[in-house]
Amino acid sequence: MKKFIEYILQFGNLNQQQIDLISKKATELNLNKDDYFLEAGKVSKQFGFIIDGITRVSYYNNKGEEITKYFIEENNILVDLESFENELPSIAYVQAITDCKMIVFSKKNWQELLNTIVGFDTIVYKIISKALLQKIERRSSIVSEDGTTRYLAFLETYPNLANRIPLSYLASYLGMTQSSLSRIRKNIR
Amino acid sequence: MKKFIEYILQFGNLNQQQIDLISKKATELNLNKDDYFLEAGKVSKQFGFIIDGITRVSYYNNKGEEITKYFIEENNILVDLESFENELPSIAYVQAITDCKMIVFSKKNWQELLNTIVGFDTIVYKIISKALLQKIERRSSIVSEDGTTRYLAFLETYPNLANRIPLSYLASYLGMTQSSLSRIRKNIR
DNA sequence: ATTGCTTTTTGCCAAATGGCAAATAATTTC
DNA sequence: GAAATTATTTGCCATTTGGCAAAAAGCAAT
Repeated sequence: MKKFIEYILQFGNLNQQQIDLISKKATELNLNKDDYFLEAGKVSKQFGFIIDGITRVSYYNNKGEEITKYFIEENNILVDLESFENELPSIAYVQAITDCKMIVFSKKNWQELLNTIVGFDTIVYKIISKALLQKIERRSSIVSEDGTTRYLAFLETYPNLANRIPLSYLASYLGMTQSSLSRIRKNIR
Repeated sequence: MKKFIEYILQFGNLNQQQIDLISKKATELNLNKDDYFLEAGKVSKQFGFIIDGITRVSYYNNKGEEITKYFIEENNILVDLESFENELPSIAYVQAITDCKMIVFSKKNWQELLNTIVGFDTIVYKIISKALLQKIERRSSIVSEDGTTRYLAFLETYPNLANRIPLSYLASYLGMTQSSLSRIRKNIR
């Protein structure tokens, strides 16, 4: 919980009473490796924050291949905004790819916090827009490079992720096949 | 201006007085083809909305190639959030690729609207998060496909854009060379 | 240690894309 | 409308990546 409070306080100030309220509304959630936080077709019911672990967001393209769109690791919020805010079915899967320790808020509790704490909406806005901008940034530079460059860029963006995730997830994230990524790795050594 | 008001009203309600205030704070801006709305290194001073025309956001990768990250067309907001909100130098160029008719707000006027109109912040939050989510969506599905599929997907996403933009911009957006895109086009015919 | 299961690497060849330069087409300027 | 400029297409060949299947390596359970 402390980690989440520290995270929030980067984006604005809160007094102790407000912090206590947030803590009270939060729930701890532990996911085992391969558990789903959210599945396509279901409505996202929780606003999450990853204390520890790595998740991925994936979908199936029209060839039926499972594509990893994002990796989201500890110290980041985890929520399907469209689904959570508008109560629409999610398009994507969100899955733990390591054991994960999380903090989650039900929609009801989250709303209560937004209604009760003055200025919380602004903090949340900043958190969300930063998270979205980060997603955009991580993706946008990747398309125009060749496989090797994309892989090297990935290593820089996520310095300690490459060893913790299966090759197949990483390959689809980088837009290449598993064998190509394997060869690229080999050439780099 | 009417177009912008209509756009805003999709995201929340405003009374006539509030609408008038917004109109009063807005400025019309016309860009000629190839004019820059924002240049890398400079701070974004304006919150924009495109009434008519197409712009692109670009940067130079480390090989010195100019890469188009996004196309942003009429009926969308146009702002470098990081730069506008935090007064940091922009990383990217924003350029009109057709003549553009825009509505813009200075940072000062924009702040005044946020401070004066109750609920405007919520509307703006919705507008911005929708725009960011759209950017993410447009990009994320593109990486894992081959050139032809990427081009066809582009045609669907931007049905009437392909003929209005130079091949070189589109090629770099799609992550391929100009000649490859030219060949792909030929094969599709 | 052995077995069974999953993940990663590798070989082989085909297909897609890149790099470069020349040819063609389209657009602008005078 | 001719010339100059810019954008697009094409040819040729090298390089990268994909598809498929088999081999090797890693891991877990017994």
